[in-house]
Parts: sequence; C-alpha cells; structure tokens
Amino acid sequence: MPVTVLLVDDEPLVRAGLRAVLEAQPDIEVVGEAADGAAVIPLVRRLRPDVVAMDVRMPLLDGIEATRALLRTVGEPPKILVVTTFENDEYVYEALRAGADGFLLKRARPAEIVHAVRLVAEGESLLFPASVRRLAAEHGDGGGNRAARDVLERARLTEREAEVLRLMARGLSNAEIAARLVVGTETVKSHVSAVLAKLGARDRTQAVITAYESGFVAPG
Amino acid sequence: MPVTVLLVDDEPLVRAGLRAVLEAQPDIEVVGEAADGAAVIPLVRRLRPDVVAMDVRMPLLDGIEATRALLRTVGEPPKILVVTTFENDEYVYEALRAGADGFLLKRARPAEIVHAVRLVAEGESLLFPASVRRLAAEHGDGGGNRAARDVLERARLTEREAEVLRLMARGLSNAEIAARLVVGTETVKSHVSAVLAKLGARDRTQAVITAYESGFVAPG
DNA sequence: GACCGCCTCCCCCGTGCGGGGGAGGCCGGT
DNA sequence: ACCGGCCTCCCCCGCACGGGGGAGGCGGTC
Repeated sequence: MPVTVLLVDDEPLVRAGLRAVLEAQPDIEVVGEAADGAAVIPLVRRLRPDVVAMDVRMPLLDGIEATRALLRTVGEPPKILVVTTFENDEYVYEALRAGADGFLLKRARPAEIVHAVRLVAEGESLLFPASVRRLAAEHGDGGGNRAARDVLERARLTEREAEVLRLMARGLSNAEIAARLVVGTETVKSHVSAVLAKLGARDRTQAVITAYESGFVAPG
Repeated sequence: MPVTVLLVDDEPLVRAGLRAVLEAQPDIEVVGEAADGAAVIPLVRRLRPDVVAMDVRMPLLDGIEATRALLRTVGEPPKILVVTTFENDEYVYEALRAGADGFLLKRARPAEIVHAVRLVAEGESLLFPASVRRLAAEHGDGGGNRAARDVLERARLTEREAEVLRLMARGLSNAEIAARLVVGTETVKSHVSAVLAKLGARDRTQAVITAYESGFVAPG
C-alpha cells in the first residue's frame, strides 16, 4: 500500500508544488491539504496519513505548536516532516525538539523531497541540510535529533538572550528593551554582550543580520 | 490557441507548483522550464512562449539581467512576469524598469496567478501587490511601470546611498565602508545620515532591518 | 552542602555613532 | 550663466554602545 501524505503550508503554490512532486511517484499518495496548523489535528484524525509535511512558519498555529499538539492528542501520530526555507532555522530545531521526525528544505530537488518522505515513512529520522549531516557524522551519531540539538548548542542562547535578540531585531535600543522586559539597562547590556559573544557578532547590527540570515527572525 | 508559458525559477518546487496551477487551466500551456536566467534566451528563441514567468533572484543571471537580455536580443520578446517572494522588492522594481510587464507574489492564490498570466498575455501590464495598486490609483495612473517607479521615489536613495546601505546590511562599520569605497569616514557618515533620514530609521540597525523587511537585501 | 547556570545589577572606560551645522567641486538641465 | 542635486569632506558635540571586570540571589544537579 502507498505512503499517504498530508500537506500543510499556508502558500497554495508550495502545496501545489509538493503535490506535483509527490503524486508523480506511484507509491506516494497525497490524501489532503491544510493551510494552517489549526486545521491539522482534525484532518489527521480523519485521514490518518503516514506522513505530515508541514511548514514551520504559518499563521494561527505554527509548525512547532502543531507538532506538539499532534503528538499530544493523536494516538499513533503520523511521521512529521518539517518544511522550511532556510537552513539553520531556529524554528526547525524547536520543531525537532518538539518531536518532528525530520526536515526538508524547500529548495531541495524533487528526488530529495521524495526520498525524505519515503525515509520518514519507514521510521527513519532525517536531517537534511549538509551542515547538520556533517555534524551528525562528526559525532558518530547515526541520525536522530541529537545532531539538531547539537546545532542549537552551538549558539546556545538562553531564553532571555533569545528574547533580547528578537527585540534587537525589531530595532529597539537597550533602554527600550530594558523598559519592555522591566529590567535595568545594565541587565540588558549583559544579555546583549552575551548574544554578541555567542553569535560572534561585533555589534548589534551584525547580530541582527545573523538573526535574519539564519531565519531566527522572519523577514516580511 | 492556448497561452504558452515558460517557467524560470531556481527552485524545482516552485516550478512544479506553478506548472500544477497553470496546467489546470485548459487555455494555458507550460511549454518549458529553466532553472536560471542564463538558460532563458535560447529557450525563448526555440519555444517562443507568450509569457515568461521568472524569479528575480536566481544564481548566474538574475531576473533583472535576464529581462534586459531578452528585450535586447529577442525580436518580438515574450511578456515577462516577474515572480517574487516579497512585496516591495527593490529587485522587482528594477526588473519592471528593465522592461518586465508585471509581477507576481509567490504567496498569491492560484486564481490570482492564473489571472496574472492571462492579463499579461493580453498585453496588460499589472502590478500585483495592493500597495502598488493603491499608488497607481492615487496617481490616477491606469497601470504601467510609472507606479513602480513612484514607489522607488518614496525612499529615493541615491546610488551611493544604496551602496552604503548594502554595506551596512553586511555588517560593516563606517570605517570599513569608507575603506571599501575609498572615501573618508566623514563622507560615509553623511551617506549614512541621509539613509537614516530617508528610511525614517533611528540608527543603522533599524535601517538594516528595513533593508531586510523590504527585500532590499536578500536573506540567505 | 557544594556546584553550576541563569538572571539580575553594578563599576569604569574608550569610542563608534549619529545630529547639526557648513562648504567646495562637479555635472546636467534650463 | 545660473541653479540644483550629488558626492565629497570638515567642525563640534553628546550619548548610546560595547568591553572588561565583579557580585549577589535563585533554582536546579550531583
């Protein structure tokens, strides 16, 4: 019997692309589509797909929350393949930590996309970007989410630091961040320094650039 | 006879999506695909499509250069529809100035995509994002590239200022920009101040954020 | 209990940054 | 010949920023 797939992405064009690529395979069947995370749970209950290919960044309910919800509420949950635009997408790592089984770059070639779906359907975890695979190899770790977690360790920002970076990336000054977080400016300066050090950035501008380039914050 | 379309995008997934959406129409036919701008000219010569739907951001030869090349070298060039991810993409306006006939957001609904292809095929120019249409309305301008040019006027950065902004967005300090451009740091400060004023930014970080959010610089 | 990571706040200090001016040279349009 | 826009460079000045330290409280783990 074929592998059944549910597509979840807010952009119809991406859904159409995935459908076209996957339907071309005789052993893969796209059984449904959803435009946001909120619609996923009932659909999964009804359609019982083998694999859910889901965007991380979506309105209403994002891929991370949807992943958590799926694993929490559905008995025998489907395999979850997280779809993303960027390598080193902080959201993706969060999704993997939330229990997703693998991820997929939108710019991947059709053959890779098909391969990814087949792999997770067979119960293999997979981490697509070369950077992560390299890490997995370095750690003599035959796949699984450990590698992804390791990537997070790299620039292991604490929760507070990540919060500060997000505010930096919205253009706030140290004083404004301090007001927002209801702490002293000296505290903010400490966090900012930590962020700069961990990201290897010389100043806040470079840190914000890194935030954008890595997908830590979404443009547009 | 059907409208013939050539798809040009470096991501196979996007091509597959566009193909799926367009092929669903009886009066539209996708006659070919290309992965970058360099391959476009020979393909257009051979296939003579009515419309070329082309990404702006591509390796080797981007959509702007490809547009110029097409209009320069091909007699009776096809209509050119520029495909983009962001509204307010500086590249898109450049493409339109280079002679493209309209543009298309990737996150548009299938019906809008189909509509856009039909429109340009009929010889209409179209500027999809609401912001640009609003501008066109304000100026009592029934479409055409004037509206897009007007958007550029808004934050009318001089060439030098745009150059400085691009370097700012790469994390360079004033001194580094000065060295790169072989001018004094005082000069750079002047340009930076002008950029901040024109963008309504308080500091360089906010300017860089604006650059990313507007698509003036590409993430990733 | 000892240890560690995180968050919080404090000091000093240098400097890059940005505001507000002004000014000269060059070029293109009228 | 004149004006306007652009690029270039200059002055003064205040301050936010970031580096380098340190330190206390708090919650976990061993």
